[in-house]
Amino acid sequence: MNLKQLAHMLALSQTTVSRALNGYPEVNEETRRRVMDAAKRHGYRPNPSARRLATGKSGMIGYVLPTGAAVDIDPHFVEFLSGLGDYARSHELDLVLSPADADDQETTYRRIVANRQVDAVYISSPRPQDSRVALVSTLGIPFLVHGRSEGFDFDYPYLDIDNEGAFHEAARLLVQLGHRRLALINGDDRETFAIHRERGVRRALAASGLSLGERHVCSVVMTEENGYRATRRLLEEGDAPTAIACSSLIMALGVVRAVRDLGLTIPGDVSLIAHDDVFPWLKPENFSVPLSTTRSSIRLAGARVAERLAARISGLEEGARGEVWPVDLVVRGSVAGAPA
Amino acid sequence: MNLKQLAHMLALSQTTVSRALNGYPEVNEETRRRVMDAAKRHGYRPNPSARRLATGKSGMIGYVLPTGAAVDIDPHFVEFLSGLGDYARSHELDLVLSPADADDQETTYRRIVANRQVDAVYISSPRPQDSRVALVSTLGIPFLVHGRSEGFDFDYPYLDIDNEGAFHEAARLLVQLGHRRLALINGDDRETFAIHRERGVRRALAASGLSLGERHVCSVVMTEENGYRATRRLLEEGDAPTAIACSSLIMALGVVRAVRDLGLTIPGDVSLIAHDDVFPWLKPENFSVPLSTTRSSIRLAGARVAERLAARISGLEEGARGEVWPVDLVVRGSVAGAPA
DNA sequence: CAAAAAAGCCAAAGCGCTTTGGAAGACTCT
DNA sequence: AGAGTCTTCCAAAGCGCTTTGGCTTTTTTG
Repeated sequence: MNLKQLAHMLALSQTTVSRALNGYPEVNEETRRRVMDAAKRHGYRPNPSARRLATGKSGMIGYVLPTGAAVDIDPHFVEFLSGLGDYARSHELDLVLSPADADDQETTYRRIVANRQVDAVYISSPRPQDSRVALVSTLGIPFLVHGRSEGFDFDYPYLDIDNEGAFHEAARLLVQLGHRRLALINGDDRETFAIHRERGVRRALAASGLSLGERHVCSVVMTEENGYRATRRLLEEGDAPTAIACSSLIMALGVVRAVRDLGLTIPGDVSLIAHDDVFPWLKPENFSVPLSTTRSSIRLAGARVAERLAARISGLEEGARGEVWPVDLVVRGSVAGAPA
Repeated sequence: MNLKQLAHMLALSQTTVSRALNGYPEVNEETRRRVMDAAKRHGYRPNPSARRLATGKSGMIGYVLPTGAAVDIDPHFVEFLSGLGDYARSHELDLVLSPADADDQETTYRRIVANRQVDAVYISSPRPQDSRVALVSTLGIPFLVHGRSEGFDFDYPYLDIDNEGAFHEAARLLVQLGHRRLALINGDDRETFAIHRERGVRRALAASGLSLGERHVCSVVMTEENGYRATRRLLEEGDAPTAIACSSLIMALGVVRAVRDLGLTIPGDVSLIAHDDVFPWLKPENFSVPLSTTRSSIRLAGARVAERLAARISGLEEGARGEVWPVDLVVRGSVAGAPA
């Protein structure tokens, strides 16, 4: 059932039927109702390929997926996706993942924009002066950054959580508890979120005349194994920290294992606070010692990103609005006063 | 730069240029070279929307993503996606995720097929007599099932791992080590993989005149917390198992925690074997006691699924070929002889 | 060497929609 | 009543590609 047939069976022109369906004003309400009705009754759905060719709009949002044998997709991605999908579903938006060589995403961005394959894109895990952000904003496609970039002479729309604030609060709490030597086990420090977290910790320490020792900050890919290794190194060297802030629950697993392997305890010997993106399959309250966390649902962020992208596509949102979500500090058993 | 312009500048018809580019035989090789050359030089890329409208082919593969506030996407998904994306990239295939109400995926399948939005789809986490498999095979779109369904009177193409064989081997090893009371902490037993795994365990036990106690098999969503709870229940009741087979590494985290909480040890009191889908961020060899596993890279499966889908789209693969991958049994420190 | 076959190219008709530029009729205003 | 203004609809021109059917020109064949 295509437009032509529908129009014919209504004894109307394609023009009128099309307009009636798309809510244009220049059609009699009575006629519109007839058309809508017939469309529904016959299950007419405009062919998206045709509509797309005619309008250039695809009804999809895009994401360039860095791939490669040595490239791992962040497990946070599925949670983000859950939220994004949940919103997208209610608006009949599809998501296109365009795999790209991790070292050359530009080609892919250019392709999907030139081909008008998607109406908007989002960018995740941005770095300072992220070339994707610069590229996409010149390409002129609606977009949204999940996270933040820095160091541009232009603004751009983003959704981020207050990483600096979160880690500032976490560190401040630890300092209040008497800890003097903190360590930060962070994610890849080329990414903005990691930089912000480090900044937050440093700021809290500085406020009490303390500082983050050079060897007390690790920047690693956020795996259990790396959390373990970092912790071993931190605790086995002289000047070991009495408290650790950690950028992910998965790494925290490794931290806990390392502490235990060394015959130490949490929070007796080491206090621990980790960032929790809220996974259904791994919860901080279920750690052997319930884990204190800075908590922010990445799933909600996914839903919000979808919502804002939809708004930008339809022109409801414009400009370079940045949105920063506060992060909860949830205190559980893994923090205590510094050991004597 | 569109076809018309390119044709005009070559003083050829659109027909000829199109044919030259698409490898049709009825064009002079000399001419074809000229065309190819000019196309490359001017960076001509046929507009996919137009091509799509004309041919009905989209160059994308589809996946219907079940969503909803209460629906969690399996974290395995990202690893699968890594593999899929890696292959898809090399063939300029994009992946379309169409979010659907988890309770009504049929509408979405029908939509994406009717709209010819994608050239092929894959289905994951199938159940016996999975309605999606039945649906998609009547819809007549190329597809592949990742996993297996059962109980149909027709065949269908799939890629699966030998879950039954894997858990059979695992259980057999435990029995050989003298264990008489095994338990299985399984995933959702409405899914085929879980059924196969249970079948594997039962078969191994039966071969030695043993059986799986009714209370010794748990079927739960595969989270750390559920692994913990199941293990507590198993070990605190009378007739506690001395060995546990577990369907995921994430649940195994909970198993380990529960065992420890109960003041027991692995493998002294309980032997443990878990299935490992090979995550970069959580490795069985890094468990406090290195974990024995049945191992199969879900990432490789993703790549293979993409490869076969591409083959089916281009007509290189046909029919209902099923492919079952063997699973490695990797023995590490978490198994030992049954306690006296 | 004429007839048949093959090679190489083209004009034009889709694919199914949106949108432009009218046009006919109904309505308002002076 | 005539001019002007809405209202409501339509024919037709795209969007950029593929593909059908045909038309020349060249090559092959008996």
